[in-house]
Amino acid sequence: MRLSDRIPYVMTETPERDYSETLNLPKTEFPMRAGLPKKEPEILQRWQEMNLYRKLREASTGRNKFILHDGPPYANGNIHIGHALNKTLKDIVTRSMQMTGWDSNYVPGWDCHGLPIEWKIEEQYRAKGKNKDEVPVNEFRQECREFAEHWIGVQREEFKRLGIEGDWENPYLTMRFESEAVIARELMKFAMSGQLYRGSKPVMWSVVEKTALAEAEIEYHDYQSDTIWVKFPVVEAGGTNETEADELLDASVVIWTTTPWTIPGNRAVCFSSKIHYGLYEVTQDDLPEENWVQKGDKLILADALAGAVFEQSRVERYEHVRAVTPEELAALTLAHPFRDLDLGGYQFDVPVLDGDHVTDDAGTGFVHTAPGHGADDFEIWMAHARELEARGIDTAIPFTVADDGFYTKDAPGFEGNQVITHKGEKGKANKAVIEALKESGTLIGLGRLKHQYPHSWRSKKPIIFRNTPQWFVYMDRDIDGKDDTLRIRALNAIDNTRFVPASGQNRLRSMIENRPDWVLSRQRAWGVPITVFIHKDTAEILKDEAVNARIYDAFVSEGADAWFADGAKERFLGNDHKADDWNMVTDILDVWFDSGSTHAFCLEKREDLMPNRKGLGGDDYVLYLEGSDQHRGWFHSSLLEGCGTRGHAPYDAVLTHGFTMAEDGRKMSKSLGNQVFPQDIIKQYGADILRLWVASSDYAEDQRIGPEIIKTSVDSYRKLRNTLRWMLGSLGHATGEEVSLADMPELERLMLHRLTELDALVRKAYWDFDYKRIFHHLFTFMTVELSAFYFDIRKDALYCDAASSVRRKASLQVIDKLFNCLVTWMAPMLPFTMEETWTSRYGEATSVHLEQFPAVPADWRDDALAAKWAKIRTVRRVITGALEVERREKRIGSSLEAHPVVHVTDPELMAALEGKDMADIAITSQLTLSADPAPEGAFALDDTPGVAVVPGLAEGRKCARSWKILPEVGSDPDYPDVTLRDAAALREWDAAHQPA
RNA sequence: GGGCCGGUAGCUCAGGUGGUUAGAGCGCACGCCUGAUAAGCGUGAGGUCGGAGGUUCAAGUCCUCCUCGGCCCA
Repeated sequence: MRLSDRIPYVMTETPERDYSETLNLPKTEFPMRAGLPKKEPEILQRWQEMNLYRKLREASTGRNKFILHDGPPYANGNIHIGHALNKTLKDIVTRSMQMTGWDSNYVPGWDCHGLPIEWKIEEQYRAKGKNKDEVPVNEFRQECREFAEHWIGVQREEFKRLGIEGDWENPYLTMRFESEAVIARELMKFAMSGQLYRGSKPVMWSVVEKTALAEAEIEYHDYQSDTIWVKFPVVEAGGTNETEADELLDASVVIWTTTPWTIPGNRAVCFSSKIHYGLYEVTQDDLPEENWVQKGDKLILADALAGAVFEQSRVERYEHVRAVTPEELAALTLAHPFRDLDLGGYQFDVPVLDGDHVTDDAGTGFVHTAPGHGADDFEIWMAHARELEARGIDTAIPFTVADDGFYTKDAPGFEGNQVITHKGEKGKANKAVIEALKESGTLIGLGRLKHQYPHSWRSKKPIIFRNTPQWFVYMDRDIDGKDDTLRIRALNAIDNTRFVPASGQNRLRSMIENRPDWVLSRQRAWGVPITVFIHKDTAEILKDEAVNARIYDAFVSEGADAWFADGAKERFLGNDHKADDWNMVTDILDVWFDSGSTHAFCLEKREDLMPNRKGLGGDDYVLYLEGSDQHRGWFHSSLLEGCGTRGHAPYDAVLTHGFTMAEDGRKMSKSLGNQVFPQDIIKQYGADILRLWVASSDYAEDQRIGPEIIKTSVDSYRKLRNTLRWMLGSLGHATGEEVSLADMPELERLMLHRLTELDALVRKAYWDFDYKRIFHHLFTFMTVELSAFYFDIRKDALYCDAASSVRRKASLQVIDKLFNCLVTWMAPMLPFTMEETWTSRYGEATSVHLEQFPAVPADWRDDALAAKWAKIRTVRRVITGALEVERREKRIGSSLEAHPVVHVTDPELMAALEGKDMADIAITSQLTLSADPAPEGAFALDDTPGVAVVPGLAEGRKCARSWKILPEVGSDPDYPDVTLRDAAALREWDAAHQPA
C-alpha cells in the first residue's frame, strides 16, 4: 500500500502555494564536493598574499614560546610518505599550540652536507669522465652546495603544498655560512674543554682508491680467500682448580680466519659463553711426519666444530678429554703464534674475551681478534679496554697496514709485503704470514674459501679493514669536576626530558648507557672540517681562543671553504704559532655533529626562537619530533652536543613517530609495487585527505597506508564536510539574536554541555599530541550526536518555526557555537578545509588559523542534564526500533507518519521524560506517553526494560509545509493546509514580505 | 643474533590497577526519505582479542615460549 492510497486528500487538495520559499532551508555557497586538488592551491595563494605567517607571529608576540624545532631532512630527492607524515605531525603540533595560547613559530631546516650528495656529484663526474681527486676541493664543494640548493627548493614547495605553515622564506640550513661557523665553533668547544681526542678505529678502506668507504659504498661479491687454522698456545691458565688449570697449560686454542694477513694485528681471541667447548687430544700414532698436527697435541675447540677441524688437519683419531668452561676460557692467557719467531714485537699476552658475535656455525668456535681490522674486533677490544689495562696489556691498536696496502713497522717482520695491490689484486701478505705460521709450528690447517666479500662500488675491487686515526669525544672523562662525564650528563638530561611515547626514554637511555666514544671524523670533502691543529711533535691539540675566533669569523663570511683555501694554515695560526710546528686536520665532521648543533645555529641564533626554557628559569618549551630511528640519530647527537657544550639537552620533550608501511603492514618497496606517494594522493584527493589519514592514525606505532585506507579517509572527509556544510547552510539564516542560557530548551543546553566535555578532551589531547583521539571523538560526535540526533531533530524547528521562535533562535545560537568550536578544533588537522569553512562564514578577510580555540563557559556544563538526556535517548532508541518494524512491514515510510504509544513503567525513565516533547525528539508527528504496563506484543528491547512501544499511525491531515500529520491541520481558516505552528509562521512571514 | 615496539571486526581506533554476553565510527547488506540529495535517517551481519602454554575462582588485560611485522644495532 502506498502513502497516496491511504491519504486520498493529498491527491484531491493540491496546495495552493509553494511553501518552500517560506522555509529556512539550508543556504550556503559552500560546495558539497570539495575539489581539494584545485581548491587547496588557491587557499595557499591566499595565505601567501595575506602573509599569514607574519600575521601569526604578530598575533602571538609576547606569548610564551612553544618551539617545535625542526629536525632537518636531507636535501636530496623528492619527499616521500615518511616526510609527509613527519611534517604534517609537526604542523598539527605547531598550529594547535599556537591556537592554545603559545607563540608557536615553526622554522623549517635542511641537512645539506654529507655523503649522499657527494656521491651524486661524483656520479655526475663519472658520467663526464671526470675524476673527483683532480678537482680542487672547493670547486667540488661548490657543486655539492648547488645540488643541495636545488633539492631544498623542490622539497620546500612539496612541504608547502602539504599545508605546512612556517618560515619558508628563512629556513635554516646546515650549509649556510653562519651555520658552518657555529658548527665549527661548537666543535672547538669540545676541543677546548678537553673532550676531543685523537684515537683510531678500523674503517673500510679501498687500497685502489686510497680512501675510506662508508657502508653504503660497499657491495658484496664472490671472492676467494685463503683460510687458515692457527694454534694460540696457552701460556697461563687460571681458575679454581690448579690441576685442571695445569691440564690446559700445554694445550692450544685454535682459531680460523679467512684473512691471514690480519694475524700480525692479532691482539686477542674471542669465544662465546653460549657455546660448549672441550679439550681434545690427538691419539692417532700413524700420522705422517710432515702433518701439522701430531699425536699428543692438545687443542681446545668448540664441541660442535671439533670433528670438522680434525678432518681439516687430517686427523682421524682423537679424544675428547673434558669440557672446558667459559670461566676457564676467560682466565686463559695465550701467546701470539709469532711469539717464538725472531721477528720482534709479538711477545705480548693475548687475552681470551667473551663475545656475543662468536658462533659455532663455522671455524673453531674461537675468533681471532685484530682490533685494527674489524668492527667486531674493535668493539670488543674497546669494551674490555679497562680490564685489559689492569692486566697490564697495552690496548693501543697497531697501525699494521698503510693507506697503500703495505705493512708498516707495526707488523714487524712483514714490512714490504702488500695486502692488496694498487690494482686491487692480492699482494704477498697472506703468503708471508702463512710461511711464518708454518715456521712457528702454529699452523694446523690451510684452505681456500669462496664467499661474499666486501668490494668498493667504485672500483669493484676488494676492500680491507684498516686502522686509521680518527677524532673522538670522550663519553667517560670528567669534564668539569668529578663524575661530570658526558655520559652521566646525558643520562641525567634524559631523566629530565618528557618522552612521547614514554618508551622512547628507555630506548635512548640504553643507547647512551652502552655507546662507545663518539667518533666525529669522516674522511670526506663535503661538510664542516674539524677545525683543529695538532702539534707535530707532541700531538697535542692547539687551544687558542684567538685562533678559534679567526676561524669562526672567516667561516661566517666565507663559509667552511676557508679551511681548504690556500694559505689557510698561516692565516688561522697567525703570528703566535709557527705554521711548521702544526698539522692542520683535514677530516670532515660527521653530519650528525652538524644536525646535533642545530639548536646552536638555529634556535640560539634567531631572536624569535631563542628559548628561555622551562627548567632553566623560563616558560618556553622546546620539542623535538622525529621518527623513532632518530633515537640513534638526531635526538642522540643533539643530546650529546648539548650536554657536552651546555650541560643539558637542547629539548624539553621528545616525540617520536613510527614508520609508514604499505597496506599489508610490510615495508614499502619498489619491487613489491606497494609504494604510496604523497604527491599522488595530493593530486588525486588533496593534502587534507592525507592529513586526515595522519590525524586518524596511531602515529606512535607504525602506520599503514594504501588504497583502501585512503578511501576510509575520503569517506570520513565527505561526512565531515557535509555536516559542516549543513551547519553553514543553517547559519545562513542566523541573525545573531541571543537567547540566554536559562531560556534555552534542554536539547540546546545538552549540546553546550557536550562542548564543555569536548573542550576539555580536545585541549588535553592536543597537549598529549594524541590526535587520533581528537579526530575519533569529534568525528563520532558530529555523526552520532549532531547529524543523526541533534540536527535531525532540530530540522523541523529550524526549517519551519517562525522567525520569532525562541527554540529556533536558540538552536541557531548553539549551531554557531558548535561551528566555532569544531572548525577551530579541527583547523590544525585540516587547515585547508577548515579555512574554507571559516571564510565561507566570516569572509575572505579572516583566517581560522588566526583564531584561538574558543573559550567554553564553565556554566554550560550540566552533568545532571546530560544524565537525564542519556535516559531520554534510551527511550528514543526503543521508539526508533519500533518504527523500524513498521517500516519493514510497509505500514509507514517516514517516521512522521507514525503515532507511537510509549509505555514507560520504569519511574526513573518516566521522570526524565517529564515535560519533553517526545514526538519532536523521536521525529514523529504525534506520540502518546503512558505509565501503564504495555499490552502483549508491544515492541521492546532486551537491554531496555521498562519501556515498550505500541506503534500506530498518525491521525489527521498532512501539513503541506512541515509534512507533519496532525488533526489540527486545517483549523486555521487563513492557512487551511498547514498546522497551527506553520500557520503562525506563515502569518509572520507574509507580514514581513508584504510588498511595499 | 641483541635492544626497543607492536599484532582487538574488511578499515581506523576504544578497551585505568585482570571481573557480567569485547565496544565505537567508517565500510558492507537491507530498508526509509526525497526540503543537507553524487546528501540525510534507521536496522542488521561481521571478532577463537596473532598462536600455544601457564598463574588465577576469573585474562584481550599478568608470566613464558613461538610466530609475524617494524625501528635501531650487530
